Parts: sequence; C-alpha cells; structure tokens
Amino acid sequence: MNKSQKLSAGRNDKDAVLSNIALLYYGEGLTQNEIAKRYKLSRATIVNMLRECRERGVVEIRVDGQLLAASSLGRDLAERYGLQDVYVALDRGEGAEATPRRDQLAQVSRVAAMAILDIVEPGDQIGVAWGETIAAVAKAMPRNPVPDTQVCQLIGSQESARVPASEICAIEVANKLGAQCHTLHAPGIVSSAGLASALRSEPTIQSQLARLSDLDMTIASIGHVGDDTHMAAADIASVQELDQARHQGATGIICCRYIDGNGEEIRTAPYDRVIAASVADIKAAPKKLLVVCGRDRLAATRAAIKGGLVTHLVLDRELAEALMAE
Amino acid sequence: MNKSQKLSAGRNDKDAVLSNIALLYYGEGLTQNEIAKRYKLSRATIVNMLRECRERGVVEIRVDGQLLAASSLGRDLAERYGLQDVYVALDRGEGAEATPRRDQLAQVSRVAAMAILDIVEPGDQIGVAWGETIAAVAKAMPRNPVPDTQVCQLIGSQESARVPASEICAIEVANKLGAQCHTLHAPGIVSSAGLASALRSEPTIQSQLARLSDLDMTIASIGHVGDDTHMAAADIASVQELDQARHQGATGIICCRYIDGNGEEIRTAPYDRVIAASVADIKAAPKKLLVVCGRDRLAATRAAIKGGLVTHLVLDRELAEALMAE
DNA sequence: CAACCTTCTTTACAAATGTCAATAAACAAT
DNA sequence: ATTGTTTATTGACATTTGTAAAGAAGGTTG
Repeated sequence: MNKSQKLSAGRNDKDAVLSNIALLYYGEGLTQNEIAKRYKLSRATIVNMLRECRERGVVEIRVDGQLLAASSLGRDLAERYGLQDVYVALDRGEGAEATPRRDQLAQVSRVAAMAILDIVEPGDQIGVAWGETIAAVAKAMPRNPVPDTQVCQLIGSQESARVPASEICAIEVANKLGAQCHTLHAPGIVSSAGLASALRSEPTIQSQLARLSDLDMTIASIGHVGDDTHMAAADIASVQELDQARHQGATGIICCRYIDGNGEEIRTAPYDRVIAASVADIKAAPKKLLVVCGRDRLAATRAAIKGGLVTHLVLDRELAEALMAE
Repeated sequence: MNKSQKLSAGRNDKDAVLSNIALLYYGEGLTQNEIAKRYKLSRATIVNMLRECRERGVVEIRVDGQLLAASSLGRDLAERYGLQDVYVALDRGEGAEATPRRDQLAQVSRVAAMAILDIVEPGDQIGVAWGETIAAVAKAMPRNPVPDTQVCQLIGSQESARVPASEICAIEVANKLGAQCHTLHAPGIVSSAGLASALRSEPTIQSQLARLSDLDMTIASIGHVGDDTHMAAADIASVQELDQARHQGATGIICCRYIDGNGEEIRTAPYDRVIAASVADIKAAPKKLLVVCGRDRLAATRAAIKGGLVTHLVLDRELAEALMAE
C-alpha cells in the first residue's frame, strides 16, 4: 500500500475531512495542489471533494444583504413607495442586452435568499407562499440556521408540472433555516365551496389556518392575471375564471388570491374553493417580503405595494426602473 | 465614450454592483468572462472587483460547524472528557509531515471561527479573552450578525508586540457578530496590588467586572507556563514570577490566571496586580469555548478540562491525539 | 484648459482549475 | 482467493483565473 491516504473511514470522518478541506481552500486560499500534497491525495480527489462540498452545502456562500439593498435605484424606490428595503437584482450592467428570464430569475432568487437572511429574526413565524419564484428562492437559500423559527405553508398542497408541490417549498425553506415546519394538511384547491368550507372547519386545518393570521413575516411573489399565470398552470384557476377576474378588476395574484389595482382582494372564482392564507393574513404580518421578476408584473407589483402587502421588495432592474418611471 | 459601463456612481451603487457580481460568480457560478460580458466591463475589472469583495467581506464563506465536529477523534474526545463538542482542525492528512505552527494556527482559528457561529445564540453575553490564538480567531471570523448579543473584554487593556491590544480583539469579535461591545476601561496589569484594588473599586470598572461573572459564553485559549508564554511577551509576568508559579504547581494560564493540574486557580504573582476576569467567572459561563494549538499545551489543556473550564474545544490533530492517548 | 490622479482596458503569460477517460487500488461479497 | 463494485489516480487538455505592466479613458482640481 502506498503512502497516500485513503478515506475508507466512516461517513463522519469523511465529513470532517471535507469540511476541513473546504476551509483550507475557500477560507485559507490554498491551491488544490497544496491541499493534495498536505493530504497525500491526488488533485483529482481534491477536486471531487470540493465539488461534493458545494453540492452538499458543506460550504455556503453569503453576500451582505444590506449591500444588495444599497443601490440608489433601490433606495429611491424604498423612499418613493414607503418600503423598508428594496433589493434590486442586477444580473447584468446597465444598457447591456437582456438576459433570458431564467437568468434574471436566478439572480432575483439569489438576492432574495440573501435578503431573507437579512430580514428573518429568531422567534419569527414565517409564512411561505408557492410558485415558480418562491421555489427558486427556496432552492437558492444557503443552509443558515436561525434559532427558534417556524415556517408555515401559506397555500394548501398542490402539484404543478412547473414546480415542486407547495409543501416542498415550505419544507425546503424550513430546512435551510433550521426552522420547525407547519405544513397545511389540505389541498390548495377543491371541487366545491362546500367541501372547502368543510375542510376549513376541520379542527386540525382550522388551527393551521388560524396560525396564518399571526405571522411575523411572509415570503411571497405576485403573479399577473394573464392566461399563462402559474395559477392556471397549476389547475387552480381556469381560463374562464381568469377572464372573469380580469373583468372584475383583478390586477395581480398573491397567494392564489386576486387583488385589484388598490390591493383589495377580489373574491371571485375560484376564491371560495381555495384553501390558503387570505390577503388579510398577509397584510397583518409586520415583515412582508415580495419577490418579483419581470416587467410584466409591474401593475401587479404596484397593486401589492398599494394594498400594504409589501415591506421588503426584491425585483429585477427592468421592473425596478419601470416602477421608478411611474 | 464607448459602450462599456463605468462605475463613477456613488459608493452605494458600487457596493450594489459588487454584491451582485459576487452572487453571480460565487453563487451562480458564472465565469469572469461571462460576468464581464453581461456588465460590459473588462475581465480585469471583474477580477479587481472580486478581490475587493473578498477583502471587504462583501462575500463570506461559511462551513458547517457540525461537520467540523464530526470526526471520530473529536467525538471520542468529547465522550472521554465529557465535553459537548470537540472540533479537530485537520490542516493536513494523517501521516503527512508537520506543517509550521503558523499554518496549524490558521486552520485552528478558522475552525474556531466556524464553531463560534455554531455555538453562539441570540441574547448571549460573550466574554472574549486575549492572546495570539484569540486574535487569529477574531480575524478569521466572517461577518455574521447574531441578534442581541454582547461581547465583553475579559482582560484589561494590554498591548503586545505579537498581537493587537486586548480591546481590539473584543471589538473585532463584536463587529463580526454585530454585537454590542463592552470594553474594560483599565489596564490588564498595574504596578501594585493596591493600585489594582483601587481601580477595581472604581464604580465603572467594578460594574464592568461584575458583568463578567454573568456570561453566557466565553472564548479563550490556554497557555503553557514556559518562559516564552504570551504573558511574558506582553510583560504581564516576569520570568521569575513564571518560575515561582511553576514551582507552586501552575500548569496552564487562562485569561492571565494560573491554574494547576486540577484546574484550580493559583493565586501567585502577578495575581493581585492583574485586572481581568477570574477563573470562577469563566467556570460560571454555561458555554466555554477553548481554542488551543500545539502539543506543548497538552498538560494545560487537560488542566482546563479537569477544572471545568471547557464545554467546547477546538484543537489541532496532534494535540487531539495526545489527549486521546492519555 | 491643463495637469494630475484614479479607474479601466488591453495584452500577455503563468498558474490553477475543470473535465474526462482509462487505469489502478481498495473494499466488499461470495 | 476470486470477482465485482467503489473510490482514487494518472495523464492530458481545454478553460479559467491571477497577475502585472503599459496605455487609455474618465474625473477632479486649480
């Protein structure tokens, strides 16, 4: 047997080595060759270990949230609309040609992940909504325990081809925060108002929904009311229902609830078949993080702000500039 | 003027760009060229910005503390000595030739920095000692606010050629934790016991010292009692005093206080001229982090453990193996 | 407007890293 | 002891990054 060290020890010793190697590389700035020499392993093995560190979250990167909220555009928006903080995600420089929405969403969700760590405090009870944007935020969050926190699922269970089920989002955020997780033991949409009412009256679900009226913080996105909204994709609202909602003045969708241009809830179909937090629940939380990507959500974002549904805002530059231009 | 973007905007906009670029590079994994293209800047400018991000702590790296405490050696030591966690710093592989003490101390201090983030909790009142090891730990800590924390300087002000003054260590730890800092407005050593007593009786200093008896956590190292100890280098103890202390059974030095092999305080010169927390103060804290580097501190480390002065231990592999071999 | 300073760009080159296929070594199961 | 599986190594090569010097561009000051 040659002199190189083999790692046939248990999983925990492997983890200890991985974490130490991560510190040597990312913290101390040693090269892969230097580490390989110290550990008597090949550089390829070190490369594989560092990749495993990144993949498993052994090492996490954190960027100062306050700097992300430092831009003059963000501060002007915060002042203009009376928000506490506005984080403008800059996935590219000014004047540079547009990146695909996927790239913009990637940066918006990373900025939001950093913002959450800035905003959340120990003891917080946090409501987490569901959708493509929220799923991306959950995924982007580093593992960063905040003591004594609880995460509550805001929208009943629902599957979608586009994103993981709603409880998966909440559980992922809870895991990243080391929080206790309260899922909502009901589907997000049922076939009749009567059934929905019956479910809401179930003691377990009733107490779960009651909890949602006493949140310290919410994490949500706002959707537009076009036919390609997430709500349609998830079979929560039909095209006809969306059309009727638009006719009644619906400007945005937050937490599967319609709001008009003033942020007032519009109780039109499928309103009474939905099992989720209400707009009043969201409004009641002291800290309300809204994460939005895309200029097509301008009217919806403005409506949410106007309705008092936002205290902290994460958005991309185009949307920020559009909000500023009004 | 060509198409590239210049950054003559204010400091805050620069910070916003820096933090976003840090997220794109470290978080999203884009290459420097990809970011340069998006921002219409040169790759050299991106390189400079990333360096500035690292230097200013815009981006911080964090390694999971629990994995650092996961090794079988660490867990065995914890069980053997009744400690909560033992973090073994592995600056190289088993059987590899020794690295210089400086390199070992670098890794021990990085591991300790990660351990601190694991241990400290919101609301904690934290005592910070002083010495070469503690200074390295303070420097290695990433900026990671923990709400409602207070940092207290355990040893009166003292300068040394080797390390920054004791209040500088405490202030640095406080800054990294976003904690309130309570410095000790007295020198660490004075020329007479009478003067020390008079200073301790001063209301301000008295209340500062009183605070040290009610700590939630301490961060300290343990020194040996050889002639080259930090205490001598800092002109706190003379060679004669050290010799006398050894004769009286002194085995280690913690917080400028001698302890014997059982961890009991030895009140010999310069005991009554020192203005610092007492051994009883340290023992009273529920969480006691001891950070040690070097096999020459084996006896001192064992004494500290035996004296109930340690709940969490960070040490290098040699020292860990030596502790295990007893 | 000129001079000076700061910041950015260009270019080159060395070093480091990422990736991958083939092979070797270690480990586990039979 | 053999076979199969898993992990590590070797070697090669492309890409990325780090560094630095020289020059260009932008901004500030007098």
